[in-house]
Amino acid sequence: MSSDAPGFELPLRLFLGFRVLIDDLHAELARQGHPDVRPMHGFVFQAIGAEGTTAAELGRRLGISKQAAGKTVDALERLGYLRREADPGDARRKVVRLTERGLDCLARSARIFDELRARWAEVLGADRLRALEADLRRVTPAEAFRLDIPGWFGGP
Amino acid sequence: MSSDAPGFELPLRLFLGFRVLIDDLHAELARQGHPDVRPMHGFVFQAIGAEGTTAAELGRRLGISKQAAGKTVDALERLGYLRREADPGDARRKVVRLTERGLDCLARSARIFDELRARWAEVLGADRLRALEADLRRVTPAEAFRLDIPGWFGGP
DNA sequence: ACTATTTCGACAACCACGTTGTCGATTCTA
DNA sequence: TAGAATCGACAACGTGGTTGTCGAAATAGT
Repeated sequence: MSSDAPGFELPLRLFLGFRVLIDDLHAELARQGHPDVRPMHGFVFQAIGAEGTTAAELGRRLGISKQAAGKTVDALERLGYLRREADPGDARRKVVRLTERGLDCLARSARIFDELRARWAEVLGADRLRALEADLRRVTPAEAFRLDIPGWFGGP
Repeated sequence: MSSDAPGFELPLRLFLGFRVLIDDLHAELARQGHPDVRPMHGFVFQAIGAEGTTAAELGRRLGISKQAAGKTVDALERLGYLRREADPGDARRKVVRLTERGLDCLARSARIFDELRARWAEVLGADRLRALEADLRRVTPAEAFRLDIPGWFGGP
């Protein structure tokens, strides 16, 4: 059908939707006492989880090198969201854990994402939104989120 | 409803959808003789268009500084996709134009995007895909695509 | 048990991308 | 005509990611 949207609109809208949600999340996060958290940090918190991990494992989960993961941990540690602790059972490992502040940010993010989703549900209708999510699940891989955006987008 | 997806899944799926489409596009583009084009370059070509523009105007269209736009133009010029021409009517301006190769890449991108959309239509059904696009249009702003992804995502 | 391989974390060098600041040259405007 | 705004280029800087190397510590194998 010639009335169909041009193919390039689809990726544009998908990214715009992603960006709007993330921007809204961080605007609200800033209002709630976390003004210095960046979009990528949320994914890092999610990958660390409540139990904590090591830098090397974090790199694997996020699809980046352990060195890059280490740098990110450095930054978040300086901001007070993460803490490195020595592993009693393995002298090589240093377990990265979320601090009180990190856990607070993670919990607030989850709540705000739910609120943003509810707002979309108001606009689109709950059934349409569920259908949208279901459709997206069918065309996207099960892979984890990869954090190599900068290199992926512009990289060599 | 407690059976609803958690709010954080929506942005993840949106980005994953974007990434899958862009990755597939560039895999096919590489097969068709454009292996060195990066995801961001496609948006640059689109912003330049067939008539050409200046670096400053390009920066405005992409939401980045004119200096950043100038750097990108440098890179694409080295790759043979762009050409700088002096403007006869304004000695300050240098018009950036797509070369033969740039136009070829732009045309192939459009065709590949249409094919990828058709593939999604096979999976989801043409009506569901149109509904998905329509829903996305209702929740995304009319703004143009902004190319400041690296800075936006990891930024200062 | 002792050696060989693997893994972890850190350091360094490097590249890509974006930013602000500055500059001379040119064009527009008051 | 004089002053303000624009264009393009250069420099300095910060961030993010990558590869390569290294010593220390754990694990596997003979």
